[in-house]
Amino acid sequence: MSTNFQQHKAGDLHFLKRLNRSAILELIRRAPGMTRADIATQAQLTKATVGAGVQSLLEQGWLSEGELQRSGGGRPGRSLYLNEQHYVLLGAEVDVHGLRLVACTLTGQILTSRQEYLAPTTPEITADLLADLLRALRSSPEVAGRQCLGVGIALPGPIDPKKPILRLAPNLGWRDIRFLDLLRARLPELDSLWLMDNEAKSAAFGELYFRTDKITDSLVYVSAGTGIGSGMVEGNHLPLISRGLQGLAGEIGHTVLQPGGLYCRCGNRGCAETLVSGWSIRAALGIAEDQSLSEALQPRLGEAEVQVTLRRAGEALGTLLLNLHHTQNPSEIVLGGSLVQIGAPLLDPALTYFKANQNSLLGTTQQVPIRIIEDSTFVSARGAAAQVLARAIHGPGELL
Amino acid sequence: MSTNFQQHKAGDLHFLKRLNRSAILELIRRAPGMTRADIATQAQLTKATVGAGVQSLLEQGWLSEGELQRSGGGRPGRSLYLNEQHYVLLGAEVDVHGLRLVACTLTGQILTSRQEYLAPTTPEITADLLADLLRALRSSPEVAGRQCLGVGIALPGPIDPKKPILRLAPNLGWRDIRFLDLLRARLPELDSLWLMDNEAKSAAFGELYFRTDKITDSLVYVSAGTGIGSGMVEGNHLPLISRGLQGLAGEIGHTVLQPGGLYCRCGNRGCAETLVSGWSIRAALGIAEDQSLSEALQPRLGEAEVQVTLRRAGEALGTLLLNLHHTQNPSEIVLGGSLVQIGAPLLDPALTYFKANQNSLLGTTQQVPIRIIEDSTFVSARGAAAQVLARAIHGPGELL
DNA sequence: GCTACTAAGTAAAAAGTTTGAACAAACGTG
DNA sequence: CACGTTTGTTCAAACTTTTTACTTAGTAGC
Repeated sequence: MSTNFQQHKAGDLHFLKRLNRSAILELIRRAPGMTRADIATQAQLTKATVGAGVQSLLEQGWLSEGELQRSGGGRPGRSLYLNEQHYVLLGAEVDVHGLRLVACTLTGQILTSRQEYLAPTTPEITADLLADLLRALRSSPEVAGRQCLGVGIALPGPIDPKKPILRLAPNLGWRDIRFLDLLRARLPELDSLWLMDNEAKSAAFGELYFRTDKITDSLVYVSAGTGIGSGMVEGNHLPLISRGLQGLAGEIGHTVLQPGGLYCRCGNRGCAETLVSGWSIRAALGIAEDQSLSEALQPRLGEAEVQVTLRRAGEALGTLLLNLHHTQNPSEIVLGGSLVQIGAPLLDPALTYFKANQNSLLGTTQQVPIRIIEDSTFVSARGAAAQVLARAIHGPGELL
Repeated sequence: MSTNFQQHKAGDLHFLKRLNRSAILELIRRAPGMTRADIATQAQLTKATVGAGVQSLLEQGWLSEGELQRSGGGRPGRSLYLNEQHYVLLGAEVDVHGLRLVACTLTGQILTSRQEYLAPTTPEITADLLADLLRALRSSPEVAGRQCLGVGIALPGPIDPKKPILRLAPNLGWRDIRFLDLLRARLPELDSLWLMDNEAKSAAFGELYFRTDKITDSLVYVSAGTGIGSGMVEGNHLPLISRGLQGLAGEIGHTVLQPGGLYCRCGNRGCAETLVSGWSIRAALGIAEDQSLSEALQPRLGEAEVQVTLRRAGEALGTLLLNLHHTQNPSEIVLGGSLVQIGAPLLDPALTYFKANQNSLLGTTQQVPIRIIEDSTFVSARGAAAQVLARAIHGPGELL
């Protein structure tokens, strides 16, 4: 479900044409401002083929021409950019705190966003509200004139990799929900691409895909909130999301860090979430669910009990990061989620532990960067929009 | 390095032809006995294209025609198989115990194998011996008449994903070795494909690739010997090996299971290897390195100390498997390596723990199969041969 | 200001691949 | 033994990329 397409085993002539168009688009997407000649060199195509491809992409509103480039001798080439005016991508996230929506351009620029607080309720009521918000977003002034490529939804739980079913969302109290079907039924007028995915996987995909500087081979996004999830994206040309058999790939909150430790919500003992997660910190420090965790902690940071709890949670988080390093070894780790707002008391022990231990095996000095996203409000929703774009470019269908 | 090719961004006409040839080959490889008509249906190609492709593959010795198939009405189709007579794949593994070599056919049938004991020594001496053995294997009666597609080498340590450098092999005492260059220099007459990879990754690849029944999307091979390594292979059409930035993906022996626990060989504390690994069991029970671990344990299985150590090691192994389940969630886990020979005292606790805990999160009854390979002597060498085949079929080059 | 030079992009013929439709081959059935 | 059915092949047609030549647009030198 979503961004890992079965590569067409074989291809006809039309497939080849489409492949070349998408290669051109992908090159421009990742290095904006390329000229036709640059593309011909990098994609190993002839000038003629590139010229024809660019022409059709210009006509379809995918590309736009920019200024003339470096004039060092011969005729200067004309810069090419993604057309930021013609299309729009819609993304949304549902979680315990409510709904978040974004509309963005082909480069991931957010045109407009919405946020609506909603206590966990039934899938149907949630879908009703989300459908209304999507409709409103679609007709907002920033979006209205554009062609909509599709809608991506990010959800807080594992999703079946074969069928669009949300297997479980413990924070919402949902199980085996075909949320995409509920939503599509309420929005028949939007007959473009539809997809849904796990929020950490969407976020990971978006962070890798909507990036033009420091392009990396792989990336893990760690979503630290009420629970701890992660998403791994690998592969340079077309990033693939690791899903696994049941969509459980990335459920690092339920890896065991303390055999025989405390009981977890899942029933096992010693899961990482028993040490570091929104719910376990709340439980340890007696903080109710209806108040913000970081706000409740702020005045209490001087208390010894709070300090110890956060330091231990931070060390557990560091251990989790180190284990990811030795299991997946991503080129970059991105840390987001509401727990990040707790700040240094939690993050310092985590980063210190990770940095101190990451190079013991190889003895190198190469550092795997950990990027911390202070405000990850719209990261998953934007990532879901990124998945829509990826499917439009590389997936099956008559687009492009 | 090895089997993850940068998908040609764009393609010319020749590329398309090659893609279709490789799709035909891949279909027959995975479902031997298909007819041209079956292929045309499944690959979405026309009969004419398939006919031409099959013809050229027959002439090049990739395929052979078999018997006539089901005669239910019309003209029966002719079965197609991989040609088991024309080509040969060579694979070898270097580890603490010595060298292992296999020569196999396109379906992974082992034509002949060699095993040579060798105490860890310098890379040069090892390469000298391995070159001699490869030469001998090449001219053995089972192999001599065949065309060699290439040689794959499996090594016990992380390998740089960009360059063919063995970063570290603690058991051999090697660091930053260009072993493939050493070997190629000694075998200039073998100018076919050359590749090297980590032994667990090679094994994982081979177990998934050389399989025609129960084809799965993904597979993790856990290699439990002196240390603990793993390899993850994912992707149905062309299985991809997870490597990571520094080739550390799969180094599960150095994930932390016991924060603040014993010191590991790597310098960190509480690594899985401190609980379950050849070296830690030897250390705990005072078994010298020059005797076989399983043989030394056999007469001592009644001792309480031995029972406790093995049970604890088994539980740690079970935890490791469960953490893999929640991190990568492979369709199948395959367990090999010399520790498997210890048998039930180690494996029963591991499997019991895994089975008891694997379904707590989703609450399903679906079981992720764990296959135990009793004799994994040639699994990595055969996997390296499988990687040669995959590169010949899908990789760049004029083959096919 | 003119010419020479360089590189980018385009137009039309040429080459190569898949396709489509017709055809030949092989088997079972009545 | 004729008929229906399915497999596999043949050859002209369609389509895409390539090749080649040419136009375009700027810089540099005199």
